[in-house]
Amino acid sequence: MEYNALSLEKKWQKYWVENKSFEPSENFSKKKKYILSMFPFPSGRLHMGHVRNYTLSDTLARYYRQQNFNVLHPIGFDSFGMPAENAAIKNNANPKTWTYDNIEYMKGEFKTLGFSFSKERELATSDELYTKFEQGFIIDMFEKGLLYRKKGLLNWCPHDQTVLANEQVIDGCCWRCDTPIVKKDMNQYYFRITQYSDELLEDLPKLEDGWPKQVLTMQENWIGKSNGLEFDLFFDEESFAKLNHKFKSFDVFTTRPDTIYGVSYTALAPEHEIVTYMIENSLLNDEIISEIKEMKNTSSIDRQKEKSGIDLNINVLHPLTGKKIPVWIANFVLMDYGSGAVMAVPAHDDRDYDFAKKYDLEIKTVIKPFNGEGVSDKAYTEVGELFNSGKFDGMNSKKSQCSIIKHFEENSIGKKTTNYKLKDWGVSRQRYWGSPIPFIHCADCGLVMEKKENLPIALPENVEITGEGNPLDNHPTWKYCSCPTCGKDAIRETDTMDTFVESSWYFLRFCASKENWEKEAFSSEQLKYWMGVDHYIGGIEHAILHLLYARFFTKVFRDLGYLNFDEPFDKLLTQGMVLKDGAKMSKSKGNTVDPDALIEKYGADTARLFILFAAPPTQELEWNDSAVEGAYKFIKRFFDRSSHIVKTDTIPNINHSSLTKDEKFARKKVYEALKRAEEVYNDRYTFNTMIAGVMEAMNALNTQDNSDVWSEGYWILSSIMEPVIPHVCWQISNEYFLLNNLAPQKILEEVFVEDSVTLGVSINGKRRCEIEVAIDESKESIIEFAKEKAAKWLEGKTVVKEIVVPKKLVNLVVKG
RNA sequence: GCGGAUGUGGUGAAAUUGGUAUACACGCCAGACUUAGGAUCUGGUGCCGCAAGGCGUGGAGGUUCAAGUCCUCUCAUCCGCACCA
Repeated sequence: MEYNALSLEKKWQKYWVENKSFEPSENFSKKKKYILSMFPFPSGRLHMGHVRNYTLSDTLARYYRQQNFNVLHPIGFDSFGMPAENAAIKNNANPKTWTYDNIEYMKGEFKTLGFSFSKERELATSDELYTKFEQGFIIDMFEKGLLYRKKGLLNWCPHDQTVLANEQVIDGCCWRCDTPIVKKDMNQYYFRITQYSDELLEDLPKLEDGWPKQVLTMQENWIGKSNGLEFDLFFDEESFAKLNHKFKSFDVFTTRPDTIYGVSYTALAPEHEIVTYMIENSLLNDEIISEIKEMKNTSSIDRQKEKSGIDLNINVLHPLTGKKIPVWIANFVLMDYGSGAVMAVPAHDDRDYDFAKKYDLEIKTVIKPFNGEGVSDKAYTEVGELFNSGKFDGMNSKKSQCSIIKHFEENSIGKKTTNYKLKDWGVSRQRYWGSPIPFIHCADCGLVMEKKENLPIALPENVEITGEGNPLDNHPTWKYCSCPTCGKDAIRETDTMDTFVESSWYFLRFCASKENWEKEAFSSEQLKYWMGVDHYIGGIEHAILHLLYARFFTKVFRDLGYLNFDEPFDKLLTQGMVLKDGAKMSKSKGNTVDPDALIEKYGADTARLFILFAAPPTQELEWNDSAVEGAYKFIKRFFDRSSHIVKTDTIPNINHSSLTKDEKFARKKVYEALKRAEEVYNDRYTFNTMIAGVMEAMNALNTQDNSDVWSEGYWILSSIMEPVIPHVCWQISNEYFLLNNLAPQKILEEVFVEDSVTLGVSINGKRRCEIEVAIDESKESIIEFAKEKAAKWLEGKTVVKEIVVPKKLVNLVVKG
């Protein structure tokens, strides 16, 4: 029979749907695995990154089904978000129609790829049912004080009268009308994630076994906990007067109190309230004001590349020496971190040094290396000995930090403080296609929550989206309502939520079975059984935000009493990007590969095999059309050679000692492949090496013609490969083994027994020749044999050392 | 700028614990079969060299009997940076 991928794949896909092969069981006494891929945004078509992601999770899900686990492998769509609105602006599409059409199309793609997702638990986060539960959680969080309003700076396009996302700001201008954007201070909602800073940090070690180290490090750095000293810098009389006696001092934070005597200037963020006051009260000239404005409108990344500053011509007094210190504005000082003001020590901080050099400010050295002189052409940031530091002279700089903090505390001029880089999470968006924030503004009662029984607050369908203003705010009727408390006319909140909110709890929703889908978000019993997610698979680009937010929600839900664990994802696999011609696949570069066309040409099994074979999951994957062809040829060979199998419903029983050398070798290769497969499926996930092992075994099988060895080989190899290339394996299995081999396989150790082994022989570490010795050969005779074989390289030299590494090599160290 | 990664043949990559560098595949070369081949099968293939031999894991040092693997420095490329998801 010819290998016909398409008809064979259709046949099995139909079988799986009809038999509901992939629905999880509600029998909670079974051992379980929860295998989850990060769900996609329904952009219209799957791209190769998706195919890679879902192939990985599908492979694991199918493996665990073979191992008799109750497997939950769900899928959904992260279906709120800007692109739906952009499509509306561009093509006048209805965001909802656009989104759900895309979802339908992508579901079809999932099916043709043979992904074993649970059909019954599919969801889209824009479903009103999802919104309903989410809004309920938001209300819970507000009641707990975890959601609050405060002013925040947003990108504002004055022409379109709308808020812009960072990606909609191109070179400081609006993406649609090219108007220069301004920063606008607006009321926004924030989640108090900082209340969980310590726990989010301290629980990271719990994830060490299951998460990549780099992700843990990135999260740790993002939370950015640092201990240090906080103190006030007081203005001198003249400056105090200049500021109309409005500000006596400002607060600074430093992680380097040991450098306190080296402070030679201080710097404020351009957004600092003192700067704002000076601008508003004409204490600065127009030129300087426009410079500050420009600084504020530059992105925080650009700001840190090229340092710039402005002298404010005011001074503060050094807290210990009383010396006058000039106050500057510096672009690299960020308002969100610490107090938005820093003490600058150019001699011992790289950024302060660059800044001081640029503006010719004093550089005062207070730490020198323990032995010798310090350098003067850059900042000395290492530990050293204090000098020029009053009574702290001679101390180890690291150890002096406590003493200096103590000194500040004893004199009530400062205190020990812990700071975090982590900021509260701004969640409001002035957009239409998102989950409405379920609050109401009442003239009498203020900010009021909607009643839970009125949820969901759904979006209006007839809406005009032009890219100008906020569509919900502009809608003629939607926002008008009555106050849930007093019943008077009131206005709905027109901000919607950040889509990171939906993706922070979708993995919990998947635990709910369809029966009580309408009634509750999930039950504690369901969560208890299915959570945590055993394998969470997704792109490395989510290493920080999504994963941190999901961890935060889990902890909040725990504190709200919905669940009783601390962390949602036991194991995390971060996949690399899919590249073509060395660059990330993107429409603008024209280097995309369409999964549909690929499947039509070669079938889903080929796509899946290539993706797993071309690179280990965590690495970038370089697309290569001819290697895809190679994957197809392998499957075809795999299918064609299955004709060597003799039909059987049990694995053949083979007398190993009676076999020929080639037959023994073939069996050894087959069982090596099985051994490797177990390692790969259970802890290494390097499917590329597993597949290579199967290919080696196939090559070895092909050098012999014992039909029992062939049958046993296929029994095992098609079982190993079923999670990767399921369609062709089900076909073979069904035809020859009555599907009996898709179950756990046992390793037969007897096939690995060897009576001799080949050792490499090295002279001074350089490999020269090899020897074959009996497996139990003594060290002495191995050395003797090696010397004999390597005599050519030993002539006229003395062997001074002999090293034998069992089963690997002999190294002879010679002199002369 | 800060934070995180990656770098091995012509290409994708392997080497799990410091122990025979380049498994497996793609590509290329040769052969077989064929009216034909963008099919299939068999064999070869790190680089330089006629050879002996030498050189080889981004680059420069170091530790070691032994380094792709450990250490120091350096170069290049990529990802994230809070309103893209």
